[in-house]
Amino acid sequence: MTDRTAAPPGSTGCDAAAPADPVRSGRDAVRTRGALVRAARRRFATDGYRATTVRRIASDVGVNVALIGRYFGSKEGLFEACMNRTAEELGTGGPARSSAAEGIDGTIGRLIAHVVEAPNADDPLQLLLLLRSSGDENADAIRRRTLQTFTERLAASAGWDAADPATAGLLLRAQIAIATMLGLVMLRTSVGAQPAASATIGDLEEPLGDLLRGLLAPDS
Amino acid sequence: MTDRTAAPPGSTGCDAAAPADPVRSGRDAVRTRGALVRAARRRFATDGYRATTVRRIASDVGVNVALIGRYFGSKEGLFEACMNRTAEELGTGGPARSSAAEGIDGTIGRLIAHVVEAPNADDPLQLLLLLRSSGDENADAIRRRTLQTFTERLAASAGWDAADPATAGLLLRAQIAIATMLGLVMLRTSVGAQPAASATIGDLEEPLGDLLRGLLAPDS
DNA sequence: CAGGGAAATCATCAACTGTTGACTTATGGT
DNA sequence: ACCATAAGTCAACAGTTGATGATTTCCCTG
Repeated sequence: MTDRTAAPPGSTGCDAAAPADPVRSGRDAVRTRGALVRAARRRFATDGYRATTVRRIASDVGVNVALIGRYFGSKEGLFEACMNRTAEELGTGGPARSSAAEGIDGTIGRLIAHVVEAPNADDPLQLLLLLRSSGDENADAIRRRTLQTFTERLAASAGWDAADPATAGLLLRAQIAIATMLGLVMLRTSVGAQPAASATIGDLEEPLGDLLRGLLAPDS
Repeated sequence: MTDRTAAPPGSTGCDAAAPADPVRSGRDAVRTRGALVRAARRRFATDGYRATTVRRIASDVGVNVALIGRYFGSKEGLFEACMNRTAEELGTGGPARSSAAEGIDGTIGRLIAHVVEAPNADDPLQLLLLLRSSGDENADAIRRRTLQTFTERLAASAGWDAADPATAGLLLRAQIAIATMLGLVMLRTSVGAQPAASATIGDLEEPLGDLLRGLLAPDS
């Protein structure tokens, strides 16, 4: 990461608001940034980090390549913005949101829903984003960090407490759960393996629910 | 696949025979080819196709880059050789071995062992190779077929019978089990996510065993 | 102990990638 | 109407990648 990133307002972390600001028509930096992140995330997820060129992303959006450098500093910065957005939409973004509050059953249900929507929706492709190794050292570090946050969040919703050694095993169990989700999404979307690829929520609900409950709520 | 491949004796499918030919010491083309395929497969599996450079592969083996062009025609040719070898080893290694004969518990134990060995051994990495989409149509077909065979074999060892509709659900369950394995191997090797990456067999045996038994042997 | 031929290397090319600084154009306040 | 500023484009550079022809090194046969 170079230090000359000329990202104008608030680099990669902005996103959130887009407040009462009357969006400027036509030339709208906020909208362009959003479009870039969306296109990039799709490309990164389907083609992988290294195979995706910034020129292609810019072309998808219909703007010049240089804008990526201007807004995100670098390809890596764009990738980080993608990860942030993914983490946020996946529910790990908000610190208090979900987690222990809604109970383990709600969390499990939400996980299954993500997997089921995998082949169609845009959302679950983001999960693939977490798995594909990029060959880029820094990008991998970003990925690892996001995945780590996701794991701890899930473990916490199952009762994990960093200060309590008795619950330490839950961290690994949460990771196994995530591995299952990621592997299944991959099998459904990337490989297209039957019967998983065409399984409905009705087919997946029982085995996946049992699996996740056994993993995260062994007492129930 | 260019037609100018100057591969000397028997292009990608050679291996098999290596007849009465006394392998020449030191400068051994067969051994070099094998080493290249092995190193390439490892790189392709962990880093992905695009992120892997032929220079890096050659460097891993300790030979010059040009040899890849000489032996495999191109990077794509080398990848195809990797897929062929993987399909071959996975195909010949599996049929008699395990299956219904040794019982579901033995199969589960072997699966777990595979995951544990993942970061070091060569074997489980081949499975990762099956997940990477390369854009190559032929490779995708091989990938899908191998994965399909794998699923049916696992399901069969759990009591699945293609003719018995009552056991149809086992196919999906076997696929979920494979998804877990693949995801976990990926998390351990490619992502290096903690604590999974450094988990020992002692750490993984219990949660993974419970998970797989619940998935494949619901009655036990 | 030559000499042929394969094995492996070297140097290089052309294409492509990420990045950057200079330039152009629209926008909105005054 | 005007102009400072932001949004966006253009062209070019430096590094990397896959590929290739010429060259050297080594083994084996005669």
